[in-house]
Amino acid sequence: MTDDPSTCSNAVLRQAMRRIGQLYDDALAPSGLRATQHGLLATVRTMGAPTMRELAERAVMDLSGLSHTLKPLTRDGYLQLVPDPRDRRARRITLTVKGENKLAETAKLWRGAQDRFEAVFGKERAVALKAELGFLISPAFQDAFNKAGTETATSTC
Amino acid sequence: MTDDPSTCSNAVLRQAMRRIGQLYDDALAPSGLRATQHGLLATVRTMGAPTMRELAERAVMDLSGLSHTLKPLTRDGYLQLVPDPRDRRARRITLTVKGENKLAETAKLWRGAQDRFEAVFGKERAVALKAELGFLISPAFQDAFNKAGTETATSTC
DNA sequence: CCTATAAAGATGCATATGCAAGTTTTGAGC
DNA sequence: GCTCAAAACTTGCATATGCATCTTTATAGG
Repeated sequence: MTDDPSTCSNAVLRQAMRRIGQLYDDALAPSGLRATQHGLLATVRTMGAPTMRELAERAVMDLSGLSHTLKPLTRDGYLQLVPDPRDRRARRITLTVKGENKLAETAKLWRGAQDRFEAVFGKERAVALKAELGFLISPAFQDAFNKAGTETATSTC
Repeated sequence: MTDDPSTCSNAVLRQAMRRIGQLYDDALAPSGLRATQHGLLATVRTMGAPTMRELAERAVMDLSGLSHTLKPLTRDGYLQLVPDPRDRRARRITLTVKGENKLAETAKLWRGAQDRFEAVFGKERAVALKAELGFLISPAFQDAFNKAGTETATSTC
């Protein structure tokens, strides 16, 4: 069947995300944080003190989605939102001391999961897979996908 | 940095899922259904009249997660849950006539997105990517990952 | 036939996300 | 300086998911 759901790129991607997400979540469980939360803390540290928009863009997330997702992390004192003096519309996200300590803890657990992933899947293979996914994430792919839609809709050539 | 969040397999997978999910959701928007919902309807049709557990396994989902996710679809009359006479604990999921009609509608929209995906990413490349993701989804990978964890925890050899 | 355990779901609670709207602050143009 | 469109967030609403726990059935042993 040409409409076999098992061939849907989106569905397969979601399934893989659910499975791998669970494996990483299990590994991070002792810390009380989810893999997504550890990822956000780590990204904030890497970026310094990004604004909501900057972090959302880097994490390929919707701005409002990020806003919701950060709630538990600010509530628990790992992150702090500080209005930018130069542009009071923007909020700079910073790691608190508590957040840095928690990140140090989750980073070790994450390392364990990441190492296991690479050991089982293969280091090179993992690099190659991430490269492919990286392309899917790129604005170039998104643009090409949307352009293809326009063309298909306006001509059958 | 060895802990660069941009190298996290789980994070990259999630980002790709968010991006591709949005592209497919946009394509299906005219139908009022999400890509995940179309996927479930299509899988139910493919499987016939699966039980919750069977569908959850096929979709790589948690049973309770599936239970929640089906709510909107049963509420809107696309799916029906019928207790299995032979095992009254189980519930067989079936497409209603309304569900079949809606699936016919979403299938066309999905086809358009799927075609665009393959046109931009490449047919062969898409097949290869799905094969890699298929391995991540397999019980074999999950077992190997968990076993690697046990070994690491019990010996440093 | 009775009982303990397992199997299949359902439900409460919490995080993960996205869209549509509403609020506040900037900045451009008059 | 005033006015309006745009930018950066926040919030309400809805779906997507998973874990723990509880209820209802089946079933294996006695």
